[in-house]
Amino acid sequence: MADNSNELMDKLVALCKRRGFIFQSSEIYGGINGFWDYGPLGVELKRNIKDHWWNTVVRQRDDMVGVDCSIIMNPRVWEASGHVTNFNDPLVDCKGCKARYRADKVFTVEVKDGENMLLLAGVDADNADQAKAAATEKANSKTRRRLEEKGDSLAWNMFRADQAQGQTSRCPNCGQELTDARKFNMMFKTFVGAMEDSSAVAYLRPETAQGIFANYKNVLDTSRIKVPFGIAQVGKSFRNEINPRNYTFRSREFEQMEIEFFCHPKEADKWYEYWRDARYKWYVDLGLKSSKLHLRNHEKEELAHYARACADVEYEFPFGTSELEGIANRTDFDLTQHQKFSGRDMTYFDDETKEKFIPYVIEPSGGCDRATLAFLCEAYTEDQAPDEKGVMQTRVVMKFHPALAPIKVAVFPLVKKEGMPEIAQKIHQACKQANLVSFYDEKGAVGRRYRRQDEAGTPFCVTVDGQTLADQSVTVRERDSLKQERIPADKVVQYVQERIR
RNA sequence: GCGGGCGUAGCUCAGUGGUAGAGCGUCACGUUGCCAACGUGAAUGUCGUGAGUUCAAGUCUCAUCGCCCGCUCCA
Repeated sequence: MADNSNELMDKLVALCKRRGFIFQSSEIYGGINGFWDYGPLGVELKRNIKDHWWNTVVRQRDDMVGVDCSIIMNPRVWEASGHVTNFNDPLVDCKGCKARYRADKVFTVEVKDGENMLLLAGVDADNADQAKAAATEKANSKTRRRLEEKGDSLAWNMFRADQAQGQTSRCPNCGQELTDARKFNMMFKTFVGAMEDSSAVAYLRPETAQGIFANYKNVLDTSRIKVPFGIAQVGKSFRNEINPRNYTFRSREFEQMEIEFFCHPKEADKWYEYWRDARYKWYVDLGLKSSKLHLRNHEKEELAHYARACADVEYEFPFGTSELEGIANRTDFDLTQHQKFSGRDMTYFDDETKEKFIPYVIEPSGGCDRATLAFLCEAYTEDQAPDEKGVMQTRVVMKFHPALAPIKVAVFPLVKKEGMPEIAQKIHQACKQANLVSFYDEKGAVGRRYRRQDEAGTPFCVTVDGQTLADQSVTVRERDSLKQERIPADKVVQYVQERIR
């Protein structure tokens, strides 16, 4: 990674702290790894992102409804979803080179010719056949020739690191010994009820999706909605990530924006493509316009066993390209699992076609904190602007889409006298009454006040000046172009409202 | 969990075993006439924490906590 990328991230992190976007959680106690707080500007930014998402995918549509489910659910939910079994991946470490592997992806291959150890190697592989091929590939040419000549008459012993049963696993990288497989629990565990009783074990949800699946029948029975339709949810989820990293990108407590869209199996491909493209466009429309945004279709080998298709919306962060949102065709896997585990009927009956089926599910699942971070990275800009003497100075400006900007408008008296503060206050209060986040500032030189708003990403600054006293007009200064225009003071609210959509 | 780096003011960082510093920011007062103006003044520090060595530790040693980077997992 280039140094200037790290530099950009450092500058952004410093700005987020300095201006009150993001603080480290429990900072006064030294912080806690993987948890973050949003400050006064950050909470507005994140809320705007969530609101815009909710408006787009729920309120502006006829085929979508929302839910807000509890974070702690019946633990059986996580058995049905596969989280209890699948996400307790055992891991192994190399005692020599310190590499870490998923134990079910590492095979140790021993080949004996009588008493002679012909080959002893660790390999990355999904199954025994792959392991055999990989080990053969790895052997030197002389050994390989013997393997080919003698073939199955040799004694092959292959075992997965999580099924070693006392045998010593070998590192695929350096060949040295691996530790025994150790379990890592991805879910946060807790106890329901005041007594810490093992029968009361519960988990903080690792995704919001299961609350939607668990309520699929409730929503169908109460909202008069028909397939195809979707349920949306925004909420916190929790994962014991092995290693939180990259600022807020990989956190242990994070917020998701998830949709489960239920449709006829025959229409699943169509809806998958629809949502994939719609979700990508949402990010573009909100300002991730640059070449840093990508839509990447997963290769077949990448797909989870239940997914028929999957695509990621990815963003080129300074620390690397990473996923903001995944859109997957999850087939009828989840509803079928819940039907099996709960014993409840999850089929849908179509009155028109008289057909009964378990709907397929298209899941656009976005990381809200990740989106927030991407919008922050995209917004951070340094440009050149003239100072009072006309000398060009570096200006730091957060070029948020106006709809996302934490502060929509700042109102200043040019100077703190001649009745200008009073007029400016009136305009400020009018903006607040219209639910526009407005900031009033009368201190210091107006140039400094403009620049301060640039760092907060405020799209418009309104200034009351001498002319206002004569004709009730004010100047509006636009953040990115620095251009000013005069408008009537009583049109400020309307002016801003029209430009922040 | 392992390896490497780091921890001094709100931010960015100097600091040679001997009085705790700078720039920026913040606040107050004055000034102000549209892009980080100027003047005067002020506040802000358990030097991450705890031990140890020393006459004396921000500085040396050990431990510990936290952060950053790499490996593994993931939205």
